[in-house]
Amino acid sequence: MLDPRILRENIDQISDNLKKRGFTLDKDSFLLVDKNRKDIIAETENLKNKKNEISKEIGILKSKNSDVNNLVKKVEVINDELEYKHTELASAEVEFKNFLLSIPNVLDDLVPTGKSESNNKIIKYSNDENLEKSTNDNYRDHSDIGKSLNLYNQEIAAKISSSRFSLLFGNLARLHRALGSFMINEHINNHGYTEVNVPLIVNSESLLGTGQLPKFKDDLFEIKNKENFFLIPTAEVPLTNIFRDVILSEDELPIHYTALSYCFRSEAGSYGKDTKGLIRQHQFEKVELVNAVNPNHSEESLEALVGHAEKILELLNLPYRKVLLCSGDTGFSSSITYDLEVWMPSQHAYREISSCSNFKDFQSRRLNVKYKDKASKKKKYIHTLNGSGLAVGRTLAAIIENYQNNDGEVEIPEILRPYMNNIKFIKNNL
RNA sequence: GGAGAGUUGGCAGAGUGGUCGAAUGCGGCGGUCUUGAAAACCGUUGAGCCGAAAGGUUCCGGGGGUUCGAAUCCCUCACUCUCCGCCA
Repeated sequence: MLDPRILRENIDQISDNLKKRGFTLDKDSFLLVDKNRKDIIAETENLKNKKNEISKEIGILKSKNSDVNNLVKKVEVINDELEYKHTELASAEVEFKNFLLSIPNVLDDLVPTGKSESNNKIIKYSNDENLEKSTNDNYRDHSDIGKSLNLYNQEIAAKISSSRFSLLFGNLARLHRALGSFMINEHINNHGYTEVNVPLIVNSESLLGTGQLPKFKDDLFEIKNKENFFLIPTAEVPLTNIFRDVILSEDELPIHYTALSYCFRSEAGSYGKDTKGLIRQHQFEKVELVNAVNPNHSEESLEALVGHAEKILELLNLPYRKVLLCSGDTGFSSSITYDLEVWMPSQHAYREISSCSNFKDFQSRRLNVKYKDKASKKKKYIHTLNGSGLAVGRTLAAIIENYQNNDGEVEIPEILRPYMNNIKFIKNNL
């Protein structure tokens, strides 16, 4: 949510900025809604003021046993007016709030202008810049490998639940679990994060705070027999909402939380996309990193955060590239986003495996999270950032593909072997 | 699921229809004293919204109601605690 005051005063500038996303801000409507709300507030408050004064007088007169009938009648008239104003105000407030909630975040100056993925700016390649030019087409798809190892099955998962679910068996299941543990251990041991175990079901207030609601309800799983229950699409939601309605002291910042959790996404609108394998599932595991920081430090925090995610890819020795998303590709709540994309040899393409964003004060305003600034002694909104560190299922897929050998076996990255009884290869049925 | 008790400012805790946004204590901040600190003493100390400001308005778990007037009475929901039942 943008600051209505800032929006009011810089409406042209902000409107131009949002245009880069392809978002058209209806300036006149906003100014109208804004003014309407203010006018009604002023009128209502005047009436209340009158009412309060007369009521007070009634109290004083009554204690002196004087006649108060006249005054009581006056208040009754005011009350009638107020009742009308009250409903008028309520709808004006809703209109105002909904308008604000529907506006995406203002983009950082660094964000390149562009419509789609193809305009994203590649910042760096991890090692080999020429992977895309290579002509080795002998790499098999991770689901094929998994199937032929008899350790991956999509059909049975579809029988049990539906499409977009998977079953992992044996050492593949174990490798998946190892990955989650390895990642979160790295963050808590070496990157200064506190591990948090979070609820997987959240209420709509939390989703509103992080920006999934009201606009993206279709992407969520809602629980039917219980009002106001949703499965989390990412641990960002519970992790960030820890701070909702909290005033932190400046000394507490920055706070670094991480969680390994399941994520649930309806994937509405992606029919036919990535139907094979582990890339796009209704249920997947992800290690999430959330930072709550002093606004003065949010830029370097984003760099650090991306570094934390990158470190995982480096330790796993997976080829990747770092990409700065262009204006059209940057998410609703984000001001600036870097994606990490891992090399998937069977697809001959880089695929998103982590997305790291700086939301600045967009979320904290929705969530009402402030810190007490020592210098000014004022309460200010904090900045929030988050990133995946990393998506576990996709990482598993990347490992299977990048570590496959000619015998159809999968080598286990060295750093994961301690989690796997120090075996070196995943073999058929094992 | 049943029965009971509760939810007041950063915390503790008073307040049961009228100058109550709310006593008091602790904590925080500022000061006096001190070489410095502690103690003591004095002062100060919630937030949102509207407003250039003066000021106004709202908030005592959420929502609704009674009343000229509600922290205080009524209804309802949520949460917490105790006891019973069920349960990984």
